[in-house]
Amino acid sequence: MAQKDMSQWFFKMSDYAQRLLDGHKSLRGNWPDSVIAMQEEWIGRSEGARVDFTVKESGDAVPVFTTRPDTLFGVTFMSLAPEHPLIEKLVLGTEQESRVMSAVRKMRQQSTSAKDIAEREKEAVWTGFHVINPVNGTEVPLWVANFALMTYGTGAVMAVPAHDQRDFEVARKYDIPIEVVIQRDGDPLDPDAMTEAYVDPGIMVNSGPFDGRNNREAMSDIIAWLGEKGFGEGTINYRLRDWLISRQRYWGAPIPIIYCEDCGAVPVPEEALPVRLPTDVVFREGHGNPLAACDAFVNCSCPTCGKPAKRETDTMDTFVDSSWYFLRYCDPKNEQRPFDSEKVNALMPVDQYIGGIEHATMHLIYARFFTMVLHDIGLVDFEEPFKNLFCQGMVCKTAYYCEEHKWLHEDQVVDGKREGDTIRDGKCAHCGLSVRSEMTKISKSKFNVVDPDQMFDSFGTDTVRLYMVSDAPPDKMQIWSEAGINGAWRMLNRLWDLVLAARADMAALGTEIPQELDPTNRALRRKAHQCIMRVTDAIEGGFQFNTAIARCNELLHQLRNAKGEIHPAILREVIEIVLKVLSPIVPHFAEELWERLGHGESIFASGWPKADTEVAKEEQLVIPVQVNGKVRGRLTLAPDADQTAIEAAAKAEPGVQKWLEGKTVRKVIVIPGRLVNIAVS
RNA sequence: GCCCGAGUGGCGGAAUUGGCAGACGCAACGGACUUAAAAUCCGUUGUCCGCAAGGGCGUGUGGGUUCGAGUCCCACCUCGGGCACCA
Repeated sequence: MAQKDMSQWFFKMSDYAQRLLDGHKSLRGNWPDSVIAMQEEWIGRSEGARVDFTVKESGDAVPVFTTRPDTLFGVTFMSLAPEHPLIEKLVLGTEQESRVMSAVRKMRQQSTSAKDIAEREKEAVWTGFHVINPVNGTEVPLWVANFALMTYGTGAVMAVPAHDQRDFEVARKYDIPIEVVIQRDGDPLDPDAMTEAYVDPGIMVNSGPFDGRNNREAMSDIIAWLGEKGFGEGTINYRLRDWLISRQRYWGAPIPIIYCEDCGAVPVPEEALPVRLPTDVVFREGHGNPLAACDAFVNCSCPTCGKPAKRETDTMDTFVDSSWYFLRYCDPKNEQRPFDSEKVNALMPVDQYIGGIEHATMHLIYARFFTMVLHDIGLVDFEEPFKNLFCQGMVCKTAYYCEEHKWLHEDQVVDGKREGDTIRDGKCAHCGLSVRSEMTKISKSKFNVVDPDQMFDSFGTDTVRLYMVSDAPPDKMQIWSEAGINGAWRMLNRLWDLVLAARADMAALGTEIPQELDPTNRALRRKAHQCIMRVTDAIEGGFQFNTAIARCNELLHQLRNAKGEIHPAILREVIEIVLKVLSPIVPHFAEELWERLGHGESIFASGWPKADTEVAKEEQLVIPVQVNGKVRGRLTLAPDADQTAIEAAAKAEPGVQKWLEGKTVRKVIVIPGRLVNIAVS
């Protein structure tokens, strides 16, 4: 593998780093905290200072960014990133050239994977040059280090081995002096005896005008002082980088740029937009982007001077498309423009956006950035695209891996023991090697996807829908299993039979609910209206369909087990409530039964049911009586019973009395409507 | 290493936000129906002691606060996710 410098297109997203952070204020509470936290980390704001060092031998300026200006007096060397342009400028033609450049080339070939980085030994090479520290005039050697990043800060790092662990390791390895400038209280640091950098607070020493001060407290004065003296200034740095949108492939929106020998890079004029992908390209394996080989696409004339010119053949990252598709949804047939601002402003922003957590830092930052830019150029009147965000958990399933044949479909795993939905200790059907199993997000490449068609055929789409949301809350990771599908199937079948059978006993449409009802019917209505309240809360409070379905099952139990005759009007009311609250989950099923109950209009046009809080109110409460925190009896009470009556009744309870005998009552806690606890000793 | 999230029966998971732990469902077991099986219906099902009535224990581990803790506080363990040489 070799690294190559390429010339590519970027969106200047770094200009929006602070705006993207500030926007979180309006999202907090409406977006998952975890997503906001991930974005904050991704943007990576850090406060510090720019300090201007100078190369002693050449006079070149070398600014550094540091979050620890309090350690400036302890700088004993400087590290440049291997990609830093200054290296070649200084070293070429000197006797250091071959030594330095070969080390730099080696560093630039090192892998950038997280794992490799973590294991990598720190390495550095001296350039033969020195830099002058502006704060005290000290000359320190200028090194190139494999851990310095060109893409962060200025690509140059002032090194303070006494107070930074990386610098410490390098200094020890290459015998670079260590200078303590933050002294530990009580147990002073000795540079020769230190085994790691001291990064905690302390008192500044050997630090000129700041000697004796607490380093944390002095920080803002130090930054102000740097500015006054012209050594640097306070700055804020962000880890967020500009968005590289160039992709060397066919599929994607063409980047609308034309290269002219005389005029340079010229944007395609608006009336010629959009640039469309040619349809007659030849895909040949190993030949890169087919657009580059498509002469009809590449050759064009310069929009400015009319001379023959060439089109950009890179296409845009597909995240560009997903950053504004929701705006196009508001105006999908517009032939003139991407969208009409008025239409978009009328509908947007999205009230409820739903997507997987894997989009936390990519799509969801890109789309926010796009919306801010469109806002700033006056195309939309809002800055944030998604008011509320809900992240569903990923669906996972066991995947199997054979060293020889890579990822295997479950069918290709033989001789294993079945443990739930996983096959343990299986062998590869092709070669007999042991197969490794891993619980992971379902994906085509790992052959652990589930084909829902088979389930649709056996159970119908509504059963599958019901099953998928009936077990776990949707924001959690879920392990795919078909073990529970029978439960959903049974629930719908029973409900179907119940509704059809109940039609004969049901009141006609529009029948009034009688004022006077017997206890059975009152209890049933109460349960039904409580069901509406609790299902509504469950869905509105985070799409908790699992508990919503449980509430429906409870109501259906009570309907089936009702002792005594159910009033025809109540029968209709209860069944219609069940159908309505289930209709978002099983739409076809609910609609069909709704029609069979004699309704002319759609169940979805009938509105969400309204709970009558009077009807839902309990007539009697059964509350537990505890003695020293253990339940020893129960009381049946009117909901408005007063405290002294409850306390007396509790003490009189036979099951409770037994535990009070021979004991002294220390305290009686009565929580109306909840419980009674008697503390004895 | 740092930052989130989670840990509850055989399993997925509930728990009115500090107040009856185990809702609802799966699986299992027993029964009814059937020539039989499937389907369906009824029942049992945290665990230990007990014939029973009843009682002990129990929400990852250890401590704490409280009349009362799955829920709050402190320490730790395990799992999942994110970030990771960011100066």
